[in-house]
Amino acid sequence: MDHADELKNIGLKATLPRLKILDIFRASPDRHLSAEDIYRLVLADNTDLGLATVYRVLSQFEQTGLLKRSQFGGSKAVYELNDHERHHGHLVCTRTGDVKEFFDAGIESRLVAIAHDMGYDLADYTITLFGRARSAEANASAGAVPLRG
Amino acid sequence: MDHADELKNIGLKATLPRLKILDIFRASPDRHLSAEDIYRLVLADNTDLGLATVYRVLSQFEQTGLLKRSQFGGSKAVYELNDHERHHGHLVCTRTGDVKEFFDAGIESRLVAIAHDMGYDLADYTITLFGRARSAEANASAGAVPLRG
DNA sequence: TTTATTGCAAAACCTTTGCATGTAT
DNA sequence: ATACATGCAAAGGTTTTGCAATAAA
Repeated sequence: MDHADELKNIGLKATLPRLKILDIFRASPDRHLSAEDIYRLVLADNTDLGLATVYRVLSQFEQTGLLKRSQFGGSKAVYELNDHERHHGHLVCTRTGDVKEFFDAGIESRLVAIAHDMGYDLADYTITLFGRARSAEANASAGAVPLRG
Repeated sequence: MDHADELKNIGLKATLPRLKILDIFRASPDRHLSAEDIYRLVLADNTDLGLATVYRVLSQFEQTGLLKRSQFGGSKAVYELNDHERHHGHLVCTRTGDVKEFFDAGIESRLVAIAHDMGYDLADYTITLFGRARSAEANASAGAVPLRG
């Protein structure tokens, strides 16, 4: 199944802007992109499109579960591909703004329990960590799974 | 020490807008208030002030550690008194928008460890849970501490 | 051909800022 | 008296929307 069929399967016409934006996400080394990021990347790729279209496509992709939207402290939202892997937290570098991802099963089950104990059914959650990178980029894991480098 | 002295101690003149906004936070049943919320509450209290002043005061109060700022998915920021209690997570009701707070020591230490393992020193973090309230507002705790109601 | 999608420009929304006026110390 | 704070209105940044033109099905 190619990208065009993928879009049709979620009920969207396979238009150039949509295909291009999907490509951008699949090709980008940075998983977390803002509307402005995408707008610039598409233009740089010699494809002309309007910023309004970017916003509309991102919104549609989010509603169909293709993308996930987050906001990391700043004013602009960022989107990432929803690969249907485990729900993960984000670690944002306070110096560079770099975003890394992690998953911890213990935390997730604890959050479910906490919500339950407070009378709620957990529907979704976000965890955002802010930290300064230490000089040596130690990466020995003590159980948490850094999903990506 | 009264509110006026409290403001002077953090290096701010004890002006009417600042005293009023501090009062609003101390008196509000809802701990989490947006700039617009405060603007309306102050006006309703027969005190005239500009919205720009509300934003400026909130910003100053945040910088001096009197308030903490959060953003729960939506577009507008909310502020809460920083009582210097434990750093807490938020549970947002997806129906009503109500916000409850909780603290869990295990999660906090786990997050410190995760950041450390990924090469970072944890500086700050946010946890936001979204959930639907169950009919019976069960509140039996299994270890987590709902800080308030 | 029919319906969805795009682009542009305008508007909406939240927040910040310039500047003249007013106020706490 | 002096430095800081305020109000207003204007501008800023991000996101949404109306509408005529366009492209996918």
